[in-house]
Amino acid sequence: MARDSDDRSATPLPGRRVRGSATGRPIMALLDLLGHRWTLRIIWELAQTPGPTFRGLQQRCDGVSSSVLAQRLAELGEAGIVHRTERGYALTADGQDLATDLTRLDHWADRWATRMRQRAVP
Amino acid sequence: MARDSDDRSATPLPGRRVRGSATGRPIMALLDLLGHRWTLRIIWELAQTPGPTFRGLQQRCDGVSSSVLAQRLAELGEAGIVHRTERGYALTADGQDLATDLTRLDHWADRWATRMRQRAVP
DNA sequence: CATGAGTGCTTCGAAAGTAGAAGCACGTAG
DNA sequence: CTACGTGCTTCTACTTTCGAAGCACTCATG
Repeated sequence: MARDSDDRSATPLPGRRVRGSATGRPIMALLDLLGHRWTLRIIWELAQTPGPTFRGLQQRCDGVSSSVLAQRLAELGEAGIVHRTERGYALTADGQDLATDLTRLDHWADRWATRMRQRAVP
Repeated sequence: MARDSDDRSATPLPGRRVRGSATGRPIMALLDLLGHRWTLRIIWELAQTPGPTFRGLQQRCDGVSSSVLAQRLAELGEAGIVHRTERGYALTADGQDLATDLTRLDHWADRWATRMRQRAVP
């Protein structure tokens, strides 16, 4: 669908528009890219289990619709975060670095769950 | 809109459904929450500049629509990540920890931009 | 060759989410 | 009272996502 020359309906990338960002800083492109639904989850699952098939990855992501999954994989591929290997889909070296940063969110989420449990249903 | 008893249209929280997650692990709730549009950006901006007004934050986020901003702030408030102070909106202690993890994404994004520049327009 | 099973991925109508302008209720200042 | 700024809400139009179905392909088996 979207081609390289189309800035309005393409993958958020460092150079590009980023949903109206004035600055155009790389982090804005990244936050926009990661803000698409299922994107974070896909990276997460690929970090946990590399090399799944399309349908296998789809199952891991709680049955995300194939249309969205294909779209996300295209975005992440264009961004150099994911690529297809002979075995299946996998994170690139860059993607693995990114996933490492996301791992920290896992620790935070665990503490988060503990604190939410304390506040809720007393 | 959504009330505490409604599990289907509410903020992704550690205990809750998480868009169909089977496991219900905290990280899944977090990845779902952060996958809502503008959520990552809002946390980022609050980390950079604490205490903005509603409209000030709206401007910082490239004019995100007020309806979505209010919705996100409610979600983040419910999740204990953001709260209102006398000065304005700010991250909670938990939210600041989360933002610290996000800071690492900034570094990654910078390297990302460099590598994308090398690959593109050869 | 045919059949079946697996693959990646596309298409399409419906549902959900988001955009963006307008406006309300409140407070404070002039 | 008027004028401004505040935090939102409401409404409609547009975009994204869902979810089922199906296509084109490969490979193994009969």
